[in-house]
This record gives sequence, structure tokens and C-alpha cells, in this order.
Amino acid sequence: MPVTVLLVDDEPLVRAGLRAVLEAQDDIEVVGEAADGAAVIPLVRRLRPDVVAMDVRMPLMDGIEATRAVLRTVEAPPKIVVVTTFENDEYVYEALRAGADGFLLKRARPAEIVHAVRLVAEGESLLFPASVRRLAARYGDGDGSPAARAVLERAALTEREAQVLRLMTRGLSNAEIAARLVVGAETVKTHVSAVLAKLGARDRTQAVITAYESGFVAPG
Amino acid sequence: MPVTVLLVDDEPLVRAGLRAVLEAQDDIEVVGEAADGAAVIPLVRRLRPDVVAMDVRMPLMDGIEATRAVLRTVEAPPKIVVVTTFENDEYVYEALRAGADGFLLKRARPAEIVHAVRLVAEGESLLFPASVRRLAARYGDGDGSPAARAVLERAALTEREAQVLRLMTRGLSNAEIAARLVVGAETVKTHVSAVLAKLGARDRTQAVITAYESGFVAPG
DNA sequence: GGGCGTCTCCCCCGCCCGGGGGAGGCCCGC
DNA sequence: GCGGGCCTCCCCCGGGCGGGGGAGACGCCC
Repeated sequence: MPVTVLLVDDEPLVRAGLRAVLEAQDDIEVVGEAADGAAVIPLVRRLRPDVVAMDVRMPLMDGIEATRAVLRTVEAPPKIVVVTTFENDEYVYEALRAGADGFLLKRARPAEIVHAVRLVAEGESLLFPASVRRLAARYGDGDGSPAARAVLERAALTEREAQVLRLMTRGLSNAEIAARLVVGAETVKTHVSAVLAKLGARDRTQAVITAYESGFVAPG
Repeated sequence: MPVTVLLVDDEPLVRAGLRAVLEAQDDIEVVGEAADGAAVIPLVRRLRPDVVAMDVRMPLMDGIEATRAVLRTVEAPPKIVVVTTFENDEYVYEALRAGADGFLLKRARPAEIVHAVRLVAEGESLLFPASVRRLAARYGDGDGSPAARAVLERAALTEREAQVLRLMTRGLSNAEIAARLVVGAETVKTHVSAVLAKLGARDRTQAVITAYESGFVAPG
């Protein structure tokens, strides 16, 4: 069965463009459109789309509020991809914080847009999409960049967990991390488990990969 | 005790520059100079430097041949850093293949040069220096780039092992890699062990980190 | 023909890793 | 005060991981 998508954008032109791009795929179906975040809730309830492509800036209710509203009030909410024009849109980070599953640049190539929709539909943690990573790299001292910060906050890593993750990306074992942080090995295990859970990683290797792919750490 | 360095370059100006940069550090001592690779062996035998900073292109014997000669004939040979002017110097990869421990751009910042010398002196596998990684990134589809290829050949990963490493960097477990390659789990274990040994990694996580840091794989 | 390297598979073994659940102390905010 | 989040530590337990050694089959090169 196809991936169903709801488009939410105040500009008809953008909606038409997204529709054209997405409908060109035979495994994606655009099931509805809305011109403002305020209209999203009932539409989501009625259409039950797999994915909502949500504009950030809209007149009545912006994408951030709408994202929060959907996630708060709808049962088994759809995946939400935030759509934005600017790469350095602080609003986007807000949206990610609000619980969106990824974001999309309007000027992205059609293939990228399609890819993003498919990925989030599969639940494939677009928590850390390549675009976020690229952003992080661009603005990035890797660690203090707004994107990386957003990623962190989205993953809701605590300070201690982030610290542990950083040491994991340096190849340290649990025992070595424990020695470095001067805590017990069991404590480290607790933190590592928390990191794995929050990043959706199965083991420390996957967590380290995610850290690299997200721009949480930069090579070199 | 300080790190002792032998400079090998046909241009006096370059030698003077390197000497100035390195002697400015109180933990580094330049113990000798040579103008050609042909003079290296006896000098290394007599001075027993920790590190040889070796130019690639020299009139009589180039840095590649000299590197081979030193590693073949000298007991407990020094670490060798290959010095080059051009970033995309194919000769450099040859030198790495010949057994050099890292390389250095002549126009690198003094701090970088000092850093490189200290690192190789510590034996800190400069097998995968940041400069190689940057090179790989610059030229790089990550995989087919000359630098990545050189890194591969330097590490002497076989095709199969490289394939396994690539799947490791995607977060796959041994069982999953086995399924993907349609071989037994024991076979994968053998390959993984070989990769770990060749990369000097203790576990798969460290191997993946090395893969990222070396440019063997690029984030995104 | 006889190495040598690669790929394949097998054994045993120890251990770190990760999951689950529990618990106490701390600070902060309601 | 009381809850909640965070950090800390503890238990048990299974499984994947990594080390060691061995071995057969194939192709390549001398």
C-alpha cells in the first residue's frame, strides 16, 4: 500500500509542486492539502495520513504549533516533515524540538524530497536526516552548531549522556569511560543504555555512526 | 626526552623552515639534515632519529625509494613523515604504500606540522592522519578517492574485508553481514577480526571510528 | 610442482555488552 | 511537601563479540 501524505502550506504553488513531485511516485499518494496549521488536526483525524509535510511559517498557526498540536491530540500521530525555505531557519529547530521527524528544504531536488518522505514513512529515524547533518557541518564546530544542538535536544540527551556518547565516539569501552568520568561501571552502563534508547541504536557502534551522521561529532 | 627529527629535503629553504618550526618546540629536536634520499640510510643509522621528515621529490633518490630503503634495511626504523607541496600528489600515496606513517603539506600551519611530528613519534597511528581524511573528503566519493584507496592499501585490507568494514559502518551485526554477503557467520567473524587487526582497532566500534576519521566512509 | 594469499568454515572460550528491573540521593518546580 | 528528572549504583541474565587455533579449496605466481 502506498505512503499517504498530507500537504500543509499556505502557498498553493508550493503545494502543487510537492504534489507533482510526490504523485510522480507510484508508492506515494497525496491524500489531502491544507493552507494553514489550524486546519491540520481534523484533516489528520479524517485522512489518517502516514506523513504530514508541514510548512513552518503560516499565517494562523505555524508549523511548530501545528506539530505540537497534532502530536498532543491525535492518537497514533503521523510522521511530520517540516518544510522550510531557508537553511538556517531557527524555526525549523523549534519544530524538531516540538517533535517533527525531519525537515525538508523547498529547493531540494525532487529525489531528495521523495526520499525524505519514504524514510520517515518507514519510521527510519529521520531524527538525523542528511540535511541536518549537512547543516551541522556547515555551521559547525560540530558541537555547538544550532543544528547539532537541535539534534541533541530532540534526542533529549542529558548532559551526562552526551558526555558519555562523546567518549563512545572516541572508541572507549564502558570501563574506560567509567575511569575517565570517575564513576562506577554500572553507572556508565545506565547512561549508555539511555543513549542507545534515545538514538534508536541497537548497540554502541550504531550510536557512534549516528553521532557522525548527525554532525554530533565531526571527523578530524 | 625530546623527539629527535631528521630532515630530508633537497631545498635548503624548506629544511630551514622545518627546522625553525620544529626547534621552536622544546620537546622536539632536529638532529640532522640531508639533501637527498640517498644520504638517508647512514644518517638514520648514526643519528637514530625518532622521526624522519622526508621530501617526496628529490634528485637522486626520491622519498618513496628512501622510505622503502630505510624500512627494509634499518633495524627499529624511525617513523617517517612524507613531506609534499601538492595536495594531490600521487607520489604521496606511493610513499604511504611504501610504509610511511603519515604525510605533511609544506604549506600546513606550523602547529599542524608540529602536531604531526609529535603524533607519529608517539606511534599514534598517523596511518590515518586528518590531512589524508580531508584529502579523501575533497576528492571523495569517499570510496574511490585516491587517498581512501591509499589508506586501504596501506592497511592492506582485502576486497572482502573492505566490504565487511563498509557494512560495519552501516551498523550491521556479524549475523546481518553474513546474511547480506550470503556466507557463514564464522566467515564474517574471520573477516572482522582481520579488519580489527589491520586497523589496530580493539572492537568494531573503533574500526568504524577509524573508517570515518580516515575518510574510508564519509558522513551523509 | 610448490608456495602464498584469499575466502570459506569449524572448534573452544572468556568477556564485555546490553536488557530488565530496582533503588537511593539530589535538586528543581509545582 | 511532593513529584519528577537526573545521576548514581546494584542485581541477574543471555547473547553477541572477539581471540586463538585449525583446516580445506581455489587461484596466482615463481
